[in-house]
Amino acid sequence: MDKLLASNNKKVGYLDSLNKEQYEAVCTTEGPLLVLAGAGTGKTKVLVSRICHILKNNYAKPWEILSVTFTNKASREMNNRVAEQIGQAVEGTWLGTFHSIGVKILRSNAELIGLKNNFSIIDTDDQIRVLKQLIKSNNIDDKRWPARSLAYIINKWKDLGLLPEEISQNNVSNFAQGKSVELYKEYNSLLKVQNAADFGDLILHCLTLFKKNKDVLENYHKKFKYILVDEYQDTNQSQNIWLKLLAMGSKNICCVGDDDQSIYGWRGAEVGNILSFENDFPGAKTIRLERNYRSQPHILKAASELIKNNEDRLGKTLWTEKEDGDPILISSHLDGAEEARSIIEICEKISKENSLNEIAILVRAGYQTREFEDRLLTVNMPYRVIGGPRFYERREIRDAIAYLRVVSQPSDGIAFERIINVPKRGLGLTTIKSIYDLSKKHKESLVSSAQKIISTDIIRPQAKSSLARLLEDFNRWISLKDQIGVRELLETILDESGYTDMWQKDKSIEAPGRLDNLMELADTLENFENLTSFLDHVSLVMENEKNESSEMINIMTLHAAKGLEFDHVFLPGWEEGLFPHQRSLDENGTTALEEERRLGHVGLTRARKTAQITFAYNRRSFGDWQNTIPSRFIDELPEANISFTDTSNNSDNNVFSDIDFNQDISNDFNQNYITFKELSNKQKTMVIGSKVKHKEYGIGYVIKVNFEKLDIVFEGFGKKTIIETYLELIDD
DNA sequence: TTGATCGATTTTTTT
DNA sequence: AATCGATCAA
Repeated sequence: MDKLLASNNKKVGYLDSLNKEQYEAVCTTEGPLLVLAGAGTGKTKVLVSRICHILKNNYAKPWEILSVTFTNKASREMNNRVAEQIGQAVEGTWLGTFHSIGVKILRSNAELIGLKNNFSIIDTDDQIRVLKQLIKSNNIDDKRWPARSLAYIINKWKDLGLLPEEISQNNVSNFAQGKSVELYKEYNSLLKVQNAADFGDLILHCLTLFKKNKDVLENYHKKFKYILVDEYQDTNQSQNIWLKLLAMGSKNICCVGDDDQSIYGWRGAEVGNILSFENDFPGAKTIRLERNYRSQPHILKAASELIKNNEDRLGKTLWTEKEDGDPILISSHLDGAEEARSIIEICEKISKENSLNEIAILVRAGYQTREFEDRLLTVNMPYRVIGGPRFYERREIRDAIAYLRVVSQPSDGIAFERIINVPKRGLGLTTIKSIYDLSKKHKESLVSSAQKIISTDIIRPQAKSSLARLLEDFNRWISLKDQIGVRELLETILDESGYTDMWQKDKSIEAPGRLDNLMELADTLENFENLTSFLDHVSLVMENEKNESSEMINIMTLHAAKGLEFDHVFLPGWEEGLFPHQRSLDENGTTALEEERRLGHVGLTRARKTAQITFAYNRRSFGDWQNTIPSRFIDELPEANISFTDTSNNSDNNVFSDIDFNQDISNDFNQNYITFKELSNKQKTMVIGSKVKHKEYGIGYVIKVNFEKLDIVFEGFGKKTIIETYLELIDD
């Protein structure tokens, strides 16, 4: 009885807890709708409630709703929250990222765009490897015209939804004397031969499919009665066309986004999409969500004032009814280590009365996390780095996956090439080149060419027999594929190929860890029914779920923080050059500056209760010290909402109200500081190989020196990282 | 073909 | 500072 009441309450509850604008956004189910939702205004709540509303009223079945998000994280959360609100898991909804939905569509229509339905998905790394080959085989100087640049150009075209033949004269870049379009064409046909698609293709192929096969598109029109799009400001042109084509049927498309949180311009996202929604979808209605339920007024005010400096925006006025709270604390520091030390000290204080999970350190660039990790390790506080080095990007994991890819899809030459000589089989560059040339000549896959080359005299007899053996192995594994489980398949391959052996014989420090990772990969495999679903997961999700339940401080980039919120947020590194980032300014000028500012806005609006901004006067980059000045964004924050503390020169708690941050406060001092650092670095007495003594661990030897932190191997205790002052040097 | 060594290059953000 | 790649000797 109680249960029934509870579920009844829930049924009504999903509409009751909405404010007026949210309610309107949920109930306007028919026709195109743009919801401009500022940070913390209940964007996800609206999307989730909207799905519930459609389902509860039986406007559509779960499989007639298409919900697209930008990240896997977002789609997972949406899925969970819908289930929570409905009271049970909802089966059959088309809920996922643009890319995963694209794959789903392509797998069932692969032949129509010239692929087989088990096509491989290649990532940026593979892509660059393919392009490198291409550049070389076209006799282009790859020093002058690096594969990375070509990848960038091609990806840009794909993001724009342009096929090689659709590129207009003024769009042609001068890459390799205008050969870029030709290379683009060649690259595409190479992928086709290998039965592979890159990220851009996952959307672009859909466009081709829809345009050339009206019946297919019509089927999707009949199917999808409602389309919902999250983070609409992040869509690129290709995705926007994709949406337009799909929405032509029902016209019931609801896009939720915030132009002030558009931070993926560098990846092709077009704020323009959100600005021109009403043109793209005639008869569209726009609803603004401006009431913020997250941050306290000082934070909200500061974030709003900051973003007002942008010209290219629709404009919203966020407001809140929350109590005042604390102003944003801004403090200066001598260098990055000092900054980290100081922030972690505050974290320790906060953690006495708060959950560590409610603390986040948001950095501009990935490499900044290091100083915080170092500090957290020394004070022994648990932390997690969100979006850090990825499990599936580790070398051993990629190798293992490459084996699986070839077994799953033998045309996948990109994967085959990766492991043809791993472990070492005496198949070096010459052999690979010969196979590659042959495959190019006959327009066939590398594996087919490899098979053929065995019966020729192109390569050395040794290489021939070695290659023959590898191909036999693959044939055997392929025939095993449908007979045994995926886990066993992987174990067999790793065993018989000698891959596991290779790492077991390897004496480097990382080797045992790599073996552990391979075991973990095998465990993961058990969760998948077949190889294809696992490989899709690897390429599209790229992360391995971990036990994230325990108490830890969160460290991540500002980009990774979008969509999240925390009670206490730290924003380190607000310095010119780092934030706004120099490279971004160099490449895209004012447009980029505005995007950097939006990043700042995203960062600040993650905070519920407190936000602290810090900067350092000295930062190390590319190995040497850089003298820095505070970020211009600090200057743009309203004085009434901030409080400045200068902790850079021992005069604690100096509070200034009107500092001109653009003036370099202590140039001479910093210059001296740098000299001092360099000297103390050179005068270091403990070097690699030094014998040292620690009062707890006894005698050990230095294996790594990182300023005052030394890695020591102790007898009986193994490797430890110790600060220099706790060690005593012993000369022998 | 392999392993070692030297030099170049990097560090923005991610599906 | 640390990784990656090109080059060269064995």
